Amino acid sequence: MTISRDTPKSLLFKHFARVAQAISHAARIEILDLLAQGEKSVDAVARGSRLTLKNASAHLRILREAALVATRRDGTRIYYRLAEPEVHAVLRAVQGLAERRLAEVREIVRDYFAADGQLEPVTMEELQARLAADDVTLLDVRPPDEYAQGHIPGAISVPLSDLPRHLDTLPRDRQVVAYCRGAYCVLAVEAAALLARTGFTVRRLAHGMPDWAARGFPVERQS
Amino acid sequence: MTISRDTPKSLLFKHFARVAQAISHAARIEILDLLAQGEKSVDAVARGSRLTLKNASAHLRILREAALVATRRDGTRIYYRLAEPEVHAVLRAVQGLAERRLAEVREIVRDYFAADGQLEPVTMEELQARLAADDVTLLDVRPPDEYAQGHIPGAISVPLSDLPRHLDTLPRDRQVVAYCRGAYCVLAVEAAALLARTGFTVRRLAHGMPDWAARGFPVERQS
DNA sequence: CTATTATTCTAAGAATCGTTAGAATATAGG
DNA sequence: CCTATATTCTAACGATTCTTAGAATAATAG
Repeated sequence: MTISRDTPKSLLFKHFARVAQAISHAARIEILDLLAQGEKSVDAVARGSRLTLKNASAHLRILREAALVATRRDGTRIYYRLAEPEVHAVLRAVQGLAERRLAEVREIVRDYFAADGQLEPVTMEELQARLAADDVTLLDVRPPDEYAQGHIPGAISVPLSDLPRHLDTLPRDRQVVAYCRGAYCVLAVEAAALLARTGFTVRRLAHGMPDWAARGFPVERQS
Repeated sequence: MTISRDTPKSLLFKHFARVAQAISHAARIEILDLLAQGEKSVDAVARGSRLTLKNASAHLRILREAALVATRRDGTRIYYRLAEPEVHAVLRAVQGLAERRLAEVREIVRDYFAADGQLEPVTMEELQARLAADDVTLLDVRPPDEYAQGHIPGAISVPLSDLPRHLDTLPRDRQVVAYCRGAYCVLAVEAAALLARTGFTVRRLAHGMPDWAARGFPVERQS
């Protein structure tokens, strides 16, 4: 992507546009959302975003050329990660803008993330207070590798796919809180629905792990 | 721009992408930068951004469809404005990301906004302290209509084009500070260069008017 | 009602982007 | 060196976006 000769100002704006353009495709937003959970190989990105491997590679290239992601090689695998936490902050800002400004977005969020049969989502502040009081069972329902790369201290890893066979081991006398990747991730929604159906008192965290970290709350990593 | 049938999640991400796409063109970033100064007619946007009228209208339509700008009609003119202040915040976040991540951007900024013959830019905090101490002459070198729509209290309006004939009226025993639209606006840079050449001690504000307002500092409007 | 001004709408060619197939590269393990 | 695996590169086609010309609309002044 060569930038043509121009006034310094418009040259500058073309570079700004290049960054915005990198996040201007649904597939790349989903990839950035995934990478906000931790580094992933190209293959893992492709599986996580339901893109073909070649297509995921092509999108990752665009993100890398805009310097929004960085890579490291380990053997035959190449791991991509966000170039800096601010990348996720920009993403959340765009998502917030879309949710405030676009009625269609609010509608989808209402229908899929605020189904009225469910309890209100828990705020991060409330969760922290209840964790300190040892008042809730906190479930991280993301895939295990994402849990390993950083999770809320005190959370237990129960990937959504494993949840059915963990139902018997969870205490039923405490409220359960489930969280996943972020406000627009369906894992915690589905986990909460399953738990509610089987008699648990369950709520989900309003946001996800990267938001928790971005707010400065403590994060635990598996060695 | 019809959005096709899809999973709720990818539908959501397509809407997010729509917002990012609206800011993914240099011309539209420049337009948003202009509108951050206050509302402008289509004609004024076209002149301010050196786009043809039809092209400016087409870009404004895209911004309106992404709900980033809003309009009001006054007679035969239609005035566009940012839909909410957060639009400018997202823009600055993208610009900040570009400046931190892209060496080309840092290079342009170094060459055109940090020419080493000039004094260090003034921070907003420093400016406020010196305004309180009545220690500087503050020049708003933007066009008069932008000054009228909101300026730093105590600033006098001296559009860059008028600066040569105001040189005699400015006190030479105090430091002058010039500001304009933002960190990437050249008006204050050029004003500072002219003032320095004619013997003034001059610095420019590191950021512009919308940044000042976004930080919560007071803004004065002409009735 | 007509003329004028400001803006939008429609349409079309040029430019750019997205997707994917096939070839190429890079590393690790025998 | 050979093979397998992970990923990238190249090239092509279709889809989308950009720009602009010409026609249409909307409000105002006479």
